[in-house]
Amino acid sequence: METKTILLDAAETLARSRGFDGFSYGDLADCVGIRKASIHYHYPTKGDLSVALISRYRETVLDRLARISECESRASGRLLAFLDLYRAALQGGRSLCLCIAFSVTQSALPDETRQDVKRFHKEVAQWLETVFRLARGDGTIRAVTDPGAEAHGALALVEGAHIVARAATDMARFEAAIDTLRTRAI
Amino acid sequence: METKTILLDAAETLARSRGFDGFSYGDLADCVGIRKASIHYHYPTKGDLSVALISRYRETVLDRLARISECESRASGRLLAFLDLYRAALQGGRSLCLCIAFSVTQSALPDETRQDVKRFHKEVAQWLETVFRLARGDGTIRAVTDPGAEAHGALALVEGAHIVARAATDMARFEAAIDTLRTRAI
DNA sequence: GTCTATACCTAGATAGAC
DNA sequence: GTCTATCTAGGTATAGAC
Repeated sequence: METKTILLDAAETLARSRGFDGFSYGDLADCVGIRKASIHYHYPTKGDLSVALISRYRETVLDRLARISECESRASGRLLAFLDLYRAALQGGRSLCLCIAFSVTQSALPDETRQDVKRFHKEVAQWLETVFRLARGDGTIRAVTDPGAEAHGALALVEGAHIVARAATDMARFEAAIDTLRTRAI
Repeated sequence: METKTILLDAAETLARSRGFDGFSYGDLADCVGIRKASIHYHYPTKGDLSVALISRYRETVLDRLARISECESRASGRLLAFLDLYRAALQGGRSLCLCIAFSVTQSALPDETRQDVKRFHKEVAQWLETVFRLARGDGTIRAVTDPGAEAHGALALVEGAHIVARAATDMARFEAAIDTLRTRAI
């Protein structure tokens, strides 16, 4: 595997478990077994690293959402798969959505990174809106009135569920938080 | 006003806008107009500062929730006041709930701080549960079935709404995220 | 209780050999 | 592409004068 990819993998794990300010090139170097100077060859500044991180993360997640749409024809199936995705991302409370790490740090990040976090939220919300719109047609999610509002609510819900479950290091908190949404799926 | 209080105020603002790793004693010193060495007199380590921050934050918020319960007899009024509290805390997207900052950082924090974040979430969820339980009696919030699940969901929702609104620096995102919950209040 | 001075460390980043 | 060596800046924290 390419060093750039290995670096991104390790950096993503570190950023999602400790925050973007919570690890250094030194930590990253220890993780992948090279010297920190070598990392600068691939990602000259930590800002560059943040751009690469969010860019890949965004593509990966949007890809998975697209695949969910292909595999699941019903709105309920799509919603449950979406919840599975965020559940898996939590890794038992050890890891957060990368966007949360970047939303907190924010100030020192390149504008491109901040823009990509925004785009990510916007695109995920749009995907969710299509799910809730579909639900109004196929009736597999209970009590949907405004698909746009539902979408923004569902996105905030899973991000917040990450926060709460992470603070408690307890997946049960995640389950409790999403319960009212999950049980609306038929 | 006491220096300790001035320091806590400034530290809270910094932590909630940049994350707990996003500011130093030097930044804090600049904010309050004393030297960073003087801060160590009041809070010897940054860990001590984190303990003082979360302790005061927890008390303040729980106090406000208690006052809401006194002033608002109806479940809907309490829920809307709760949403007002989190809306105000966002400060137009500039500031997050302190717990989010601590949930991300986590690893380097004293155990007492981590425990207090947990306690905070637990107590807020308990307060919300009483609200939803009341709602089943007075009928001022639509479609409440499981008060416990509603409580955990509402807490995660407002925390996540903070994240999304902060990333976009746009209060409209907060409103969009809480819309389906807010409109259930009668 | 606040200051200056400083110790000690780690951060991000660069230069140049290999 | 990775290394050693080094720079500069900044971090947390302490000692001791005022």
